[in-house]
Amino acid sequence: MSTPPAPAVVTPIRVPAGTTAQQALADAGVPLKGPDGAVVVRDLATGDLRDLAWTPDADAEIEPVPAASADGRAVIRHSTAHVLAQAVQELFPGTRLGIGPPIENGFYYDFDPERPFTPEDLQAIEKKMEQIVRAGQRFSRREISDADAKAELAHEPYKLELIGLKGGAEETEGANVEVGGAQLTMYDNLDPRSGDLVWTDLCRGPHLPRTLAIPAFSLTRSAAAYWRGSEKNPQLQRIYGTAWESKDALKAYLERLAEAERRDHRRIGAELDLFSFPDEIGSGLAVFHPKGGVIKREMEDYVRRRHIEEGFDYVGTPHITKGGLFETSGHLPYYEDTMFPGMDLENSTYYLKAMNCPMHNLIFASRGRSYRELPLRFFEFGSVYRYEKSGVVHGLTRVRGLTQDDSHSYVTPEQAPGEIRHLLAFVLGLLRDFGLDDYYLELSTRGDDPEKLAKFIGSEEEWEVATAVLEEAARETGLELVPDPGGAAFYGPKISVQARDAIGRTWQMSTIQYDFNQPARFGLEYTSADGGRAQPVMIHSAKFGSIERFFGVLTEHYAGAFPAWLAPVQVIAIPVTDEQVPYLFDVAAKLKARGIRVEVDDSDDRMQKKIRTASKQKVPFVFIAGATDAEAHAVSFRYRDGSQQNGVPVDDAVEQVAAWIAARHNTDPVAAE
RNA sequence: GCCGCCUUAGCUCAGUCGGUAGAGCAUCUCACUCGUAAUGAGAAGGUCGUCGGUUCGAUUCCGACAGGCGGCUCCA
Repeated sequence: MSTPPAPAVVTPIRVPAGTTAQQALADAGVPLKGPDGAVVVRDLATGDLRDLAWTPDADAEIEPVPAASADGRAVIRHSTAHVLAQAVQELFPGTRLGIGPPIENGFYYDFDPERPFTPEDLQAIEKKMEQIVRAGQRFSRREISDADAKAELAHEPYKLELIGLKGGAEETEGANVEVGGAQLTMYDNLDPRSGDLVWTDLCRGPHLPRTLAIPAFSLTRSAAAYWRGSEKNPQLQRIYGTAWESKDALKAYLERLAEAERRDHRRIGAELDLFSFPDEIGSGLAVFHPKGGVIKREMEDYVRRRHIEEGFDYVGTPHITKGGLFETSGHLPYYEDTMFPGMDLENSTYYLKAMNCPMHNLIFASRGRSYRELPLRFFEFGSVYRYEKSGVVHGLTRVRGLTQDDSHSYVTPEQAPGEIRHLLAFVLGLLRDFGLDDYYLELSTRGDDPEKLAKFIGSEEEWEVATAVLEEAARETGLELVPDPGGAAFYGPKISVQARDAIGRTWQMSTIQYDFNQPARFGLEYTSADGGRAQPVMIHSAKFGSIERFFGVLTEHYAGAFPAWLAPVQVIAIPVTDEQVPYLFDVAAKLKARGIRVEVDDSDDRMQKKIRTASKQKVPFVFIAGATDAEAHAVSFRYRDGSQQNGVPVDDAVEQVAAWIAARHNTDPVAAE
């Protein structure tokens, strides 16, 4: 990825009244082509982005916005979205338009066509787009009254709806790019020679001066999407594309996508024999094979040890329960549809549990509690089952059976802020231990959307207190904090850690939730210092989130090349000829004695083939021994990156491996140097 | 759940304009005994996702279901 270069030109640039921004840039020597070239300008008085054709009424100051900047790319993508829409309406007359905003890495446009688009359609559309780009149409801004816009767009029902939403359009993703301001504007595509109107769209802008200024684009896929993001609305056909400031940047992005595909945990899971999803068991229900089992066990062992070090008590609870428990907790009314259905037995209805907290509450309530015991911290690997909709199940990252490393801290209200800080530090440290060091925090709150507000329970004051406590703790970490209004659990707000994997995708991992509701619903109390009874606050937290999802993310983060401490096979021993097999079994015994997972490859394959196999299996260390090594009690020590050390005494090699594993390093030895 | 696409050997994929199928890798056997990413030969392996319909005949056409993929919606 190229980073936006600092503009060499001194800003601000003056634009005299009545002069175009483009003219002012040209006078100042600002380039208008290439990645560094300005695609639009920023009006420094208002901060607004403006077209290059912008002609202020009074003198203005601007700065150029280069193509290879976040804003510049958004303009390129938004302009490409218009070209896409024009192409679609030319090829498929009668297709109605939805919205077409720029998004991260690209853009989309929603359409209501006669029939869904096929991959062949996409090719034809892309070809048509190339023609439009080459034609060099001008993007021309035109202000329009609401009434005129409605008349002009009478045949575009979705656009009419957007005009009706003007001002409140933020709730629909991308809609404000169409009707963001008080003044509606149309963007006309004009023929460069005749100046005739070729196509027009309701749009806030700004846009590139000409279609020719689109440097590189590609359509990626089509899929359905609900109009205005609501399941209740009809589905439109969305076409996704990507556009960049240069052909090289486009190529780099497409290569990144290809790399993502290579790293896909579903692919690697099969290649490395880690896990599978047998049809016979059911969708979203994973089985871990021996090699995946090793990684999972190492993860669990480590996180259990860390919890105990951090003052948690390890507890255990069953997988099913009578439904009354979830009625008490309040979960059942919210989640009955997404739980596996109840089993009626002996006048009770039993459910597979979909969450662990109510059971931990019962452990808390099992005897009288004193303030002296608090914070009281329960932790377990709680397996829960959720009947996720069939369309959302996805590899290990969205499953129907999962195990949470779930914990609940019961604290006095005064202890809550300290406990949350403690949990945050614990969580962040743990992610680092696993080599994940790129993440941000998200604060999910109640928000103010009336439709969503109905689901939350508890008083407004309680929510404010809880949110403030979480927000302060999150800010103290200094990490990026992204607001998520309306995203809270029904019983309280939460902080979640969104980890980025090696290719920039984000996943919700850990969560910390402040809950004042369940203690009340379960009547939890403790005896306070003054002999009175008080209600604890409970803080839910999961560090991995789910072991399955964390496993999937780790697999992609490492592209299957797990750090040595997690690797299913840590050392593979390869003989040069069969003669060395007994010798290598002796070496392997020494490794095993140190708890190292080792295999001797005594198959019929040639040494080269065995090295290749070990490499494809991403085994961290390879010991190779021929006659010379065997005589010298040595091995040739080969690392995962292909580098090697010959004639290493066996004891040294064993020590080296043992030390590396014990240190839980998250990189390979050679890469670390 | 919704829209679209897909399902042929353990894996990756050919193929059959309707007459029950083929390759590479993996597996097994044999030979080779080799110094840092594929030795060679042979064998075995599939009621072409499942069920139903059309047909003399269906892996192929149609339908339903299951599973998967890409999005959307959802994610306690």
